[in-house]
Amino acid sequence: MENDSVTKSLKLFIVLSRAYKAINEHVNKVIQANGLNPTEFAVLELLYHKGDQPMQQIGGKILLASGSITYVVDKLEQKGMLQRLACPKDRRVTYAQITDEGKRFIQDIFPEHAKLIDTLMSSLTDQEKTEAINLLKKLGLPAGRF
Amino acid sequence: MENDSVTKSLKLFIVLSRAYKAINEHVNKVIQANGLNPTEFAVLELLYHKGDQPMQQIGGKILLASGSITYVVDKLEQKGMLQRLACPKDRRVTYAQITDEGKRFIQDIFPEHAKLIDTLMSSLTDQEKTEAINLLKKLGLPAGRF
DNA sequence: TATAATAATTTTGAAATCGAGATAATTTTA
DNA sequence: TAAAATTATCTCGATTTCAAAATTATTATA
Repeated sequence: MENDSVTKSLKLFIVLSRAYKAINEHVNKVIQANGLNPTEFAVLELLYHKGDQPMQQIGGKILLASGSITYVVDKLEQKGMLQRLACPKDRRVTYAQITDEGKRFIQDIFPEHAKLIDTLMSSLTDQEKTEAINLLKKLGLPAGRF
Repeated sequence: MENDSVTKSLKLFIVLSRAYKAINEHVNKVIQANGLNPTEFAVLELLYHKGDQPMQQIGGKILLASGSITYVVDKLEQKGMLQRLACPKDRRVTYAQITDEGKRFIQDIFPEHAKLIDTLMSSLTDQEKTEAINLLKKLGLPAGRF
Protein backbone atom coordinates (compact mmCIF):
# COMPACT_ATOMS: atom_id res chain seq x y z
CA MET A 1 0.00 0.00 0.00
CA GLU A 2 1.33 3.41 -0.93
CA ASN A 3 0.55 5.16 2.33
CA ASP A 4 2.15 2.44 4.43
CA SER A 5 5.08 4.73 4.99
CA VAL A 6 2.85 7.42 6.50
CA THR A 7 1.02 4.89 8.64
CA LYS A 8 4.31 3.57 9.92
CA SER A 9 5.59 7.06 10.67
CA LEU A 10 2.46 7.81 12.68
CA LYS A 11 2.87 4.58 14.58
CA LEU A 12 6.48 5.44 15.31
CA PHE A 13 5.42 8.88 16.51
CA ILE A 14 2.99 7.31 18.94
CA VAL A 15 5.38 4.77 20.42
CA LEU A 16 8.10 7.41 20.62
CA SER A 17 5.79 9.72 22.56
CA ARG A 18 4.62 6.95 24.86
CA ALA A 19 8.11 5.74 25.64
CA TYR A 20 9.36 9.25 26.30
CA LYS A 21 6.43 10.18 28.51
CA ALA A 22 6.43 6.91 30.44
CA ILE A 23 10.10 7.25 31.30
CA ASN A 24 9.97 10.96 31.95
CA GLU A 25 7.09 10.68 34.32
CA HIS A 26 9.18 8.55 36.66
CA VAL A 27 12.34 10.59 36.25
CA ASN A 28 10.49 13.82 36.99
CA LYS A 29 8.93 12.41 40.13
CA VAL A 30 12.33 11.69 41.60
CA ILE A 31 13.65 15.11 40.63
CA GLN A 32 10.66 16.85 42.17
CA ALA A 33 10.95 14.77 45.30
CA ASN A 34 14.36 16.39 45.65
CA GLY A 35 12.99 19.91 45.50
CA LEU A 36 13.70 20.94 41.92
CA ASN A 37 11.48 20.92 38.88
CA PRO A 38 12.61 19.16 35.69
CA THR A 39 13.72 22.37 34.01
CA GLU A 40 15.75 23.48 36.98
CA PHE A 41 17.39 20.08 37.10
CA ALA A 42 18.18 20.21 33.39
CA VAL A 43 19.85 23.60 33.75
CA LEU A 44 21.84 22.55 36.78
CA GLU A 45 22.97 19.32 35.19
CA LEU A 46 24.04 21.20 32.08
CA LEU A 47 26.18 23.57 34.15
CA TYR A 48 27.62 20.69 36.16
CA HIS A 49 28.59 18.58 33.18
CA LYS A 50 29.40 21.25 30.59
CA GLY A 51 30.66 24.13 32.74
CA ASP A 52 29.59 27.77 32.82
CA GLN A 53 27.12 28.79 30.13
CA PRO A 54 25.83 32.11 28.82
CA MET A 55 22.07 32.32 29.48
CA GLN A 56 21.51 32.32 25.73
CA GLN A 57 23.13 28.93 25.23
CA ILE A 58 21.09 27.40 28.01
CA GLY A 59 17.92 28.26 26.14
CA GLY A 60 19.18 26.56 23.01
CA LYS A 61 20.24 23.38 24.76
CA ILE A 62 17.25 22.97 27.04
CA LEU A 63 14.78 24.31 24.47
CA LEU A 64 13.40 27.18 26.52
CA ALA A 65 12.25 30.71 25.66
CA SER A 66 14.47 33.56 26.79
CA GLY A 67 11.93 34.81 29.31
CA SER A 68 11.82 31.37 30.89
CA ILE A 69 15.59 31.15 31.24
CA THR A 70 15.64 34.33 33.29
CA TYR A 71 12.90 32.87 35.49
CA VAL A 72 14.57 29.49 36.02
CA VAL A 73 18.00 30.99 36.63
CA ASP A 74 16.41 33.34 39.18
CA LYS A 75 14.90 30.36 40.95
CA LEU A 76 18.14 28.43 41.04
CA GLU A 77 19.99 31.52 42.21
CA GLN A 78 17.48 31.99 45.04
CA LYS A 79 18.07 28.39 46.03
CA GLY A 80 21.80 28.96 46.09
CA MET A 81 22.43 26.43 43.32
CA LEU A 82 24.03 28.81 40.84
CA GLN A 83 25.30 32.36 40.52
CA ARG A 84 25.31 34.88 37.70
CA LEU A 85 28.66 36.02 36.38
CA ALA A 86 29.13 39.05 34.17
CA CYS A 87 31.11 38.38 31.00
CA PRO A 88 34.11 40.73 30.97
CA LYS A 89 34.43 40.68 27.19
CA ASP A 90 30.82 41.34 26.28
CA ARG A 91 28.72 43.23 28.74
CA ARG A 92 25.49 41.99 27.21
CA VAL A 93 26.36 38.47 28.27
CA THR A 94 25.74 36.85 31.65
CA TYR A 95 27.16 33.47 32.52
CA ALA A 96 25.42 31.04 34.79
CA GLN A 97 27.82 29.16 37.03
CA ILE A 98 26.99 26.29 39.35
CA THR A 99 27.89 26.86 43.02
CA ASP A 100 29.50 24.38 45.37
CA GLU A 101 26.08 23.76 46.86
CA GLY A 102 24.74 23.05 43.37
CA LYS A 103 27.60 20.66 42.73
CA ARG A 104 26.93 18.83 45.95
CA PHE A 105 23.26 18.58 45.01
CA ILE A 106 24.00 17.03 41.63
CA GLN A 107 26.59 14.71 43.13
CA ASP A 108 24.03 13.57 45.68
CA ILE A 109 21.24 13.09 43.17
CA PHE A 110 22.93 11.86 40.05
CA PRO A 111 23.71 8.27 41.02
CA GLU A 112 20.08 7.71 42.01
CA HIS A 113 18.93 9.45 38.84
CA ALA A 114 21.18 7.31 36.65
CA LYS A 115 20.17 4.14 38.41
CA LEU A 116 16.49 4.89 37.95
CA ILE A 117 16.96 5.49 34.25
CA ASP A 118 18.91 2.25 33.93
CA THR A 119 16.11 0.40 35.68
CA LEU A 120 13.49 1.96 33.44
CA MET A 121 15.55 0.86 30.43
CA SER A 122 16.13 -2.64 31.68
CA SER A 123 13.63 -4.21 29.30
CA LEU A 124 16.22 -3.76 26.54
CA THR A 125 19.48 -5.67 26.25
CA ASP A 126 22.69 -3.71 25.82
CA GLN A 127 22.68 -4.68 22.17
CA GLU A 128 19.13 -3.37 21.74
CA LYS A 129 19.99 -0.14 23.52
CA THR A 130 22.81 0.39 21.05
CA GLU A 131 20.44 -0.19 18.15
CA ALA A 132 17.87 2.15 19.64
CA ILE A 133 20.51 4.84 20.20
CA ASN A 134 21.60 4.65 16.58
CA LEU A 135 18.08 4.76 15.21
CA LEU A 136 17.05 7.65 17.46
CA LYS A 137 20.17 9.60 16.55
CA LYS A 138 19.40 9.09 12.91
CA LEU A 139 15.85 10.23 13.57
CA GLY A 140 16.48 13.14 15.91
CA LEU A 141 19.41 14.91 14.32
CA PRO A 142 17.77 15.68 10.97
CA ALA A 143 14.42 16.50 12.60
CA GLY A 144 16.16 19.10 14.74
CA ARG A 145 17.47 20.82 11.62
CA PHE A 146 14.23 21.21 9.67
CA MET B 1 33.36 -1.91 32.07
CA GLU B 2 30.72 -2.77 34.65
CA ASN B 3 28.79 0.51 34.49
CA ASP B 4 28.62 0.45 30.71
CA SER B 5 24.98 -0.53 30.98
CA VAL B 6 24.13 2.59 33.00
CA THR B 7 26.14 4.79 30.66
CA LYS B 8 24.31 3.35 27.71
CA SER B 9 20.94 3.83 29.37
CA LEU B 10 21.75 7.48 30.03
CA LYS B 11 22.81 7.92 26.43
CA LEU B 12 19.59 6.33 25.26
CA PHE B 13 17.61 8.63 27.54
CA ILE B 14 19.29 11.63 25.98
CA VAL B 15 18.76 10.65 22.35
CA LEU B 16 15.19 9.63 23.12
CA SER B 17 14.49 13.03 24.66
CA ARG B 18 16.14 14.88 21.80
CA ALA B 19 14.31 12.96 19.11
CA TYR B 20 10.97 13.41 20.84
CA LYS B 21 11.46 17.12 21.45
CA ALA B 22 12.81 17.84 17.98
CA ILE B 23 9.83 16.19 16.32
CA ASN B 24 7.29 17.56 18.73
CA GLU B 25 8.46 21.09 18.34
CA HIS B 26 7.52 20.98 14.65
CA VAL B 27 4.28 19.13 15.16
CA ASN B 28 3.17 21.58 17.83
CA LYS B 29 3.90 24.56 15.62
CA VAL B 30 1.53 23.28 12.97
CA ILE B 31 -1.16 22.52 15.52
CA GLN B 32 -0.88 25.97 17.04
CA ALA B 33 -0.95 27.57 13.62
CA ASN B 34 -4.38 25.98 13.33
CA GLY B 35 -5.69 27.59 16.48
CA LEU B 36 -5.43 24.78 19.04
CA ASN B 37 -2.75 24.04 21.56
CA PRO B 38 -1.16 20.57 21.68
CA THR B 39 -3.28 19.42 24.59
CA GLU B 40 -6.50 20.51 22.97
CA PHE B 41 -5.48 18.70 19.80
CA ALA B 42 -4.64 15.55 21.74
CA VAL B 43 -8.06 15.54 23.43
CA LEU B 44 -9.90 16.18 20.19
CA GLU B 45 -7.98 13.52 18.32
CA LEU B 46 -8.69 11.04 21.09
CA LEU B 47 -12.41 11.73 20.86
CA TYR B 48 -12.33 11.54 17.07
CA HIS B 49 -10.49 8.24 16.88
CA LYS B 50 -11.73 6.52 20.04
CA GLY B 51 -15.23 7.93 20.46
CA ASP B 52 -16.86 9.57 23.50
CA GLN B 53 -14.83 9.48 26.69
CA PRO B 54 -15.57 10.20 30.34
CA MET B 55 -13.44 13.16 31.46
CA GLN B 56 -11.63 10.82 33.85
CA GLN B 57 -10.36 8.58 31.08
CA ILE B 58 -9.08 11.52 29.07
CA GLY B 59 -6.75 12.41 31.88
CA GLY B 60 -5.32 8.92 31.98
CA LYS B 61 -4.72 8.71 28.26
CA ILE B 62 -3.31 12.20 27.71
CA LEU B 63 -1.47 12.26 31.05
CA LEU B 64 -3.16 15.33 32.47
CA ALA B 65 -4.30 16.32 35.97
CA SER B 66 -8.04 16.35 36.59
CA GLY B 67 -8.14 20.12 37.01
CA SER B 68 -6.47 20.55 33.65
CA ILE B 69 -9.01 18.34 31.91
CA THR B 70 -11.84 20.57 33.06
CA TYR B 71 -9.93 23.56 31.72
CA VAL B 72 -9.12 22.03 28.33
CA VAL B 73 -12.61 20.65 27.84
CA ASP B 74 -14.03 24.08 28.69
CA LYS B 75 -11.84 25.61 26.03
CA LEU B 76 -12.82 23.10 23.38
CA GLU B 77 -16.46 23.49 24.32
CA GLN B 78 -16.20 27.28 23.94
CA LYS B 79 -14.68 26.73 20.52
CA GLY B 80 -17.56 24.48 19.54
CA MET B 81 -15.30 21.48 19.05
CA LEU B 82 -16.91 19.23 21.63
CA GLN B 83 -19.87 19.02 23.96
CA ARG B 84 -20.37 17.63 27.44
CA LEU B 85 -22.85 14.81 27.84
CA ALA B 86 -24.25 13.69 31.17
CA CYS B 87 -23.95 9.97 31.82
CA PRO B 88 -27.47 8.63 32.51
CA LYS B 89 -26.21 5.72 34.58
CA ASP B 90 -23.88 7.60 36.87
CA ARG B 91 -24.52 11.25 37.52
CA ARG B 92 -20.96 11.82 38.69
CA VAL B 93 -19.72 11.10 35.17
CA THR B 94 -19.58 13.51 32.25
CA TYR B 95 -18.73 12.36 28.75
CA ALA B 96 -16.90 14.50 26.26
CA GLN B 97 -18.20 14.10 22.72
CA ILE B 98 -16.70 15.59 19.58
CA THR B 99 -19.10 17.80 17.56
CA ASP B 100 -19.50 17.84 13.79
CA GLU B 101 -17.40 20.97 13.72
CA GLY B 102 -14.71 19.18 15.71
CA LYS B 103 -14.83 16.28 13.27
CA ARG B 104 -14.47 18.58 10.32
CA PHE B 105 -11.52 20.24 12.01
CA ILE B 106 -9.70 16.96 12.53
CA GLN B 107 -10.53 15.82 9.02
CA ASP B 108 -9.11 19.05 7.65
CA ILE B 109 -5.96 18.96 9.74
CA PHE B 110 -5.07 15.32 9.94
CA PRO B 111 -3.64 14.74 6.45
CA GLU B 112 -1.29 17.68 6.86
CA HIS B 113 -0.40 16.50 10.36
CA ALA B 114 0.35 12.98 9.15
CA LYS B 115 2.36 14.23 6.20
CA LEU B 116 4.49 16.44 8.42
CA ILE B 117 5.25 13.55 10.73
CA ASP B 118 6.16 11.37 7.77
CA THR B 119 8.53 14.06 6.51
CA LEU B 120 10.13 14.43 9.94
CA MET B 121 10.65 10.66 10.00
CA SER B 122 12.04 10.46 6.49
CA SER B 123 15.61 9.97 7.62
CA LEU B 124 14.68 6.38 8.49
CA THR B 125 13.87 3.66 5.97
CA ASP B 126 10.66 1.70 6.39
CA GLN B 127 12.71 -1.18 7.71
CA GLU B 128 14.39 1.07 10.29
CA LYS B 129 11.04 2.51 11.33
CA THR B 130 9.81 -1.01 12.00
CA GLU B 131 12.87 -1.75 14.10
CA ALA B 132 12.48 1.51 16.01
CA ILE B 133 8.80 0.79 16.64
CA ASN B 134 9.62 -2.61 18.08
CA LEU B 135 12.40 -1.34 20.29
CA LEU B 136 10.36 1.60 21.59
CA LYS B 137 7.40 -0.64 22.32
CA LYS B 138 9.65 -2.95 24.24
CA LEU B 139 11.01 0.07 26.09
CA GLY B 140 7.82 2.00 26.70
CA LEU B 141 5.36 -0.65 27.74
CA PRO B 142 7.24 -1.91 30.81
CA ALA B 143 8.32 1.62 31.80
CA GLY B 144 4.67 2.63 31.83
CA ARG B 145 3.89 -0.09 34.34
CA PHE B 146 6.52 0.67 36.98
C1' DT C 1 -31.34 2.92 56.45
C1' DA C 2 -27.68 5.85 58.19
C1' DT C 3 -22.78 6.45 58.01
C1' DA C 4 -18.52 6.08 55.99
C1' DA C 5 -15.60 5.40 52.19
C1' DT C 6 -14.82 5.99 47.45
C1' DA C 7 -15.19 8.29 43.01
C1' DA C 8 -15.76 12.05 39.31
C1' DT C 9 -15.67 16.61 38.39
C1' DT C 10 -14.92 21.39 39.39
C1' DT C 11 -12.83 25.33 41.81
C1' DT C 12 -8.98 27.82 43.44
C1' DG C 13 -4.39 29.66 43.93
C1' DA C 14 0.28 29.08 42.74
C1' DA C 15 3.93 27.88 39.55
C1' DA C 16 5.86 27.47 34.93
C1' DT C 17 6.11 28.75 30.25
C1' DC C 18 5.65 31.56 26.22
C1' DG C 19 5.78 35.56 23.16
C1' DA C 20 6.18 40.30 22.45
C1' DG C 21 8.26 44.26 23.64
C1' DA C 22 11.87 47.00 26.42
C1' DT C 23 16.55 47.91 27.51
C1' DA C 24 21.34 47.85 26.99
C1' DA C 25 25.54 46.53 24.51
C1' DT C 26 27.91 45.36 20.34
C1' DT C 27 28.74 45.03 15.44
C1' DT C 28 27.95 46.37 10.74
C1' DT C 29 27.25 49.66 7.28
C1' DA C 30 27.08 54.00 5.08
C1' DT D 1 32.21 58.43 13.18
C1' DA D 2 27.04 58.14 13.22
C1' DA D 3 23.13 55.46 12.26
C1' DA D 4 21.17 51.06 11.70
C1' DA D 5 20.94 46.34 12.58
C1' DT D 6 21.83 42.66 15.55
C1' DT D 7 22.34 40.35 19.96
C1' DA D 8 21.59 39.19 25.00
C1' DT D 9 18.92 39.65 28.79
C1' DC D 10 14.98 41.03 31.24
C1' DT D 11 10.03 42.51 32.03
C1' DC D 12 5.29 41.92 31.54
C1' DG D 13 0.81 39.93 30.61
C1' DA D 14 -1.57 35.91 29.14
C1' DT D 15 -1.97 30.95 28.91
C1' DT D 16 -1.43 26.44 30.63
C1' DT D 17 -0.62 23.28 34.08
C1' DC D 18 -0.67 21.24 38.63
C1' DA D 19 -2.01 20.05 43.43
C1' DA D 20 -5.12 20.42 47.01
C1' DA D 21 -9.57 21.24 48.57
C1' DA D 22 -14.65 21.52 47.63
C1' DT D 23 -18.78 19.57 45.75
C1' DT D 24 -21.77 16.08 44.30
C1' DA D 25 -22.88 11.29 43.50
C1' DT D 26 -22.37 6.40 44.30
C1' DT D 27 -21.18 2.19 46.79
C1' DA D 28 -19.99 -0.40 50.91
C1' DT D 29 -20.54 -1.13 55.74
C1' DA D 30 -22.46 -1.15 60.25
